[in-house]
Amino acid sequence: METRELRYFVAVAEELHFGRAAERLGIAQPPLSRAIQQLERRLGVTLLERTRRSVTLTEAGSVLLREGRAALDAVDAADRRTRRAAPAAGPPKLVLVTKAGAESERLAKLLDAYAAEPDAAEVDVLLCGPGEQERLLRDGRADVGLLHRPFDSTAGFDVEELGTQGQVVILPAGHPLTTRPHVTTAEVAALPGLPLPRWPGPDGRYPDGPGPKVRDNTQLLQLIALGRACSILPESAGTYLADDLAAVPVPDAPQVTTVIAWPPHTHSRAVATLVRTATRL
Amino acid sequence: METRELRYFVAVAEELHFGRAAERLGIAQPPLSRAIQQLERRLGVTLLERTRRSVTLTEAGSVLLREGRAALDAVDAADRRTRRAAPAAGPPKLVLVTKAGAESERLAKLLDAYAAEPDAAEVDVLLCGPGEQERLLRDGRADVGLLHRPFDSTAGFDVEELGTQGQVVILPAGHPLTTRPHVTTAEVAALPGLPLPRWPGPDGRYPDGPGPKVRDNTQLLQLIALGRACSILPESAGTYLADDLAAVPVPDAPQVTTVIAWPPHTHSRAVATLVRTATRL
DNA sequence: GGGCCGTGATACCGCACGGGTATTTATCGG
DNA sequence: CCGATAAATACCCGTGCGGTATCACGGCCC
Repeated sequence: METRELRYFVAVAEELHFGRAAERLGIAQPPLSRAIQQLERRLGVTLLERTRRSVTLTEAGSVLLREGRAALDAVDAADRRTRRAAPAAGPPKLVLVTKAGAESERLAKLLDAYAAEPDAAEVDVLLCGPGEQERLLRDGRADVGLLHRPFDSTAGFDVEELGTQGQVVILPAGHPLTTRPHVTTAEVAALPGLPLPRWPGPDGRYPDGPGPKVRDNTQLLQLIALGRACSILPESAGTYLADDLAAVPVPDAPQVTTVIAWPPHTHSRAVATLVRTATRL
Repeated sequence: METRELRYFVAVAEELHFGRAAERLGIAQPPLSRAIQQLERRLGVTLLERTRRSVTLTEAGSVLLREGRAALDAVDAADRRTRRAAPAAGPPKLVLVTKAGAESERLAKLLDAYAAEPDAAEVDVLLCGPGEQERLLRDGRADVGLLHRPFDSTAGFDVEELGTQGQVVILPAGHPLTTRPHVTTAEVAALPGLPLPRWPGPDGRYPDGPGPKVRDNTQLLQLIALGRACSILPESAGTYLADDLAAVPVPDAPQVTTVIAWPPHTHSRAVATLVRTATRL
């Protein structure tokens, strides 16, 4: 199976539409149809059920979509890591990825402590939305990440735990609940006029529901300040709040574990040092 | 990057010889030379240092060898898992891999218990040499495996611990040490005429050293019975020994942890049930 | 030191296959 | 029943992969 075929199939499986998939791939529709047919013939498996009006994935198709994405990520990782290992790419750098707006104090301390190490490499920090970090680690755009269980999946990575924390609800300043010492998740879910916001899924689409759509932490905090939403976040997100926001502990929300994660089989002195530094903080 | 290019590069990197690599790939040498040149040009990276007499890997080449193998395994896994998910492949089967000669009682109990589950799938058991299991799990030939830490690497897999055990030294029956209640690793290493055997590495080659070469457990036990070697193995390997062998505990050898491991992101009811069954034994 | 072997690179050729355009076919909606 | 939509089919062209023949160069042996 060639990566070209995999890319084609993944595009069709995601769009469920040959025309749009072809456009996305920058080729015409007929060659795409042929390529998929050929892939199905070579595998001996029907991947797509086409009625004249719609395209759906078969069971085997779903498997190939999931496995194919993983395989393409691995190929991309091989490409990127090889380029970066070239002498012309300069001294080795380290790309650390974390969720925008989270872990700022821990991150600052970590970067300082790491920079003090004798053989420290330069560290690029990549901030991204929720759910994107795993992808970046898998396809080689990042070397190491700070993740938060149970929100982020650490499946397939090597991991060290760095600490746990409770969660708080972020509310507009002056909201009645802000006088309380703590609240429950049930109370938060039932707050009139302050729905929990919706985050985009891995496919970039938003789930259905009442809450406003948000893409990053800034948007979220702004919406809360405006009294249009509230949100349950790890304590560390509630330490430095603007005056128009307030945090109240939610003891019955699940504990959040911060972990440092990196792809397995990483043979990088820099990653090892960074992880060691992080666990010693 | 196409998988064809990756396969070609991995072959050359492993053989460090264009002619042999071409033969292994079933193509002529000139197209292979060209393909590698083209790959280097497209990546903008020198992967191989060729003097007229020898081929060696550059730093970037080693990275691509490691990452490329992983990527090819992922592609192979996608292929195999897709074929097996096809309706024509019959009802879903489960392939369980473990080291030949190890864990026989635990394995028997597990298979019995699993077969009693209401939605049990048929289980194929694959026995293989040390160090091969990880490969089989990564490239999709197996769904789940029984591994032994610290011997087997569990990097990149999801894992549940099943138990720990000490280790014993297997000796020819009648050997003086067999009268002792326990021995030390140092004593075992120094046994005159009974060297520890050599196992093949991942590349199929044997490390240098005095011990005899062995490929599997049967060979090993036969060599020990013949008085040509001895070996330190987990207790469970010493429970059912032939009359011509004896086991003595080695308390200072590291504890062995048996784990059940499976590829991350597995969405298989059968694997989940098997893992649950295993943890409950 | 000269010839030879081993080995990777180059030159050149043919064909398979990937991609494009034009057209057909089938199905759903009105 | 017709038109719109979307996938499949027909056909053509060019790229690029693979093969054979050959070259260039380094080491080795006598």
